[in-house]
Amino acid sequence: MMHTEPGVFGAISHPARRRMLDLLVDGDRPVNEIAENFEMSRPAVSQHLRVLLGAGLVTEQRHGRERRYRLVPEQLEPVRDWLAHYERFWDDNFTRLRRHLEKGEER
Amino acid sequence: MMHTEPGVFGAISHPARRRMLDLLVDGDRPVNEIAENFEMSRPAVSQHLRVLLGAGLVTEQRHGRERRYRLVPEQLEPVRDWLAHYERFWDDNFTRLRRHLEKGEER
DNA sequence: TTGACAGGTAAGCATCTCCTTACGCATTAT
DNA sequence: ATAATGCGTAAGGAGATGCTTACCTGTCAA
Repeated sequence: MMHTEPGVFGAISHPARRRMLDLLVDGDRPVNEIAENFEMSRPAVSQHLRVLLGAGLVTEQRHGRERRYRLVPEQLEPVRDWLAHYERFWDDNFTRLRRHLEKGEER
Repeated sequence: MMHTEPGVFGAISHPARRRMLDLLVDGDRPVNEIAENFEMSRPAVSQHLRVLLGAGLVTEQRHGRERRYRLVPEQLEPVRDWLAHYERFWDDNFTRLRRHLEKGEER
């Protein structure tokens, strides 16, 4: 009877759901277009989308008989915040930035 | 029979496991010291630690009859890399700076 | 109106997850 | 040697997950 909202970490724990979010980075998409990218049945895709909806990671807009799903990237912030706790183990952002830009200049 | 390696995303999907990693940020710890911080039984803690081990997020060192667990923060990189995909949506200072500098480089 | 299309919901199932208690095996202390 | 400590493994159960097929509703097209 836990009925706990799985939350963002649970939502992104499934590779299919991460790929769905990745697809939506490039723009809103109707379910069928999302489903084309997966082997599983369309209802299974719908169910994954419901999990993403529940975590607030996507919203849906109805357009006629389509439902377009839209990414809500701000909802990934808990992940980002948690990860930030570990950033000091990498190098910090500005070190990475400098390296990135230097690599760019080498070309 | 799937026996699929759950991977890092699965490992961090449980709040208790995230808290265990958080504890290990401050240094290696034996199991009992970790377990003090949780309501669940010690075997349950052991099982969570095994998941973290399986994901490569911790290692264990035997010291006498203790086993100290050590964080392996580099293993969080898949999460970081995946998240980086979404960085352009946050538009914090760092992102704006990077974009500014990259634009400057185009010349 | 009839049908095709988009897509959600229901039910059922196999499997995984997470917890518990019971127990085993080293290692250290007495 | 015996007991206590540290911690893992085994077994089992409740519930969650992830999939499937079957079905339903709402919209557009002929």
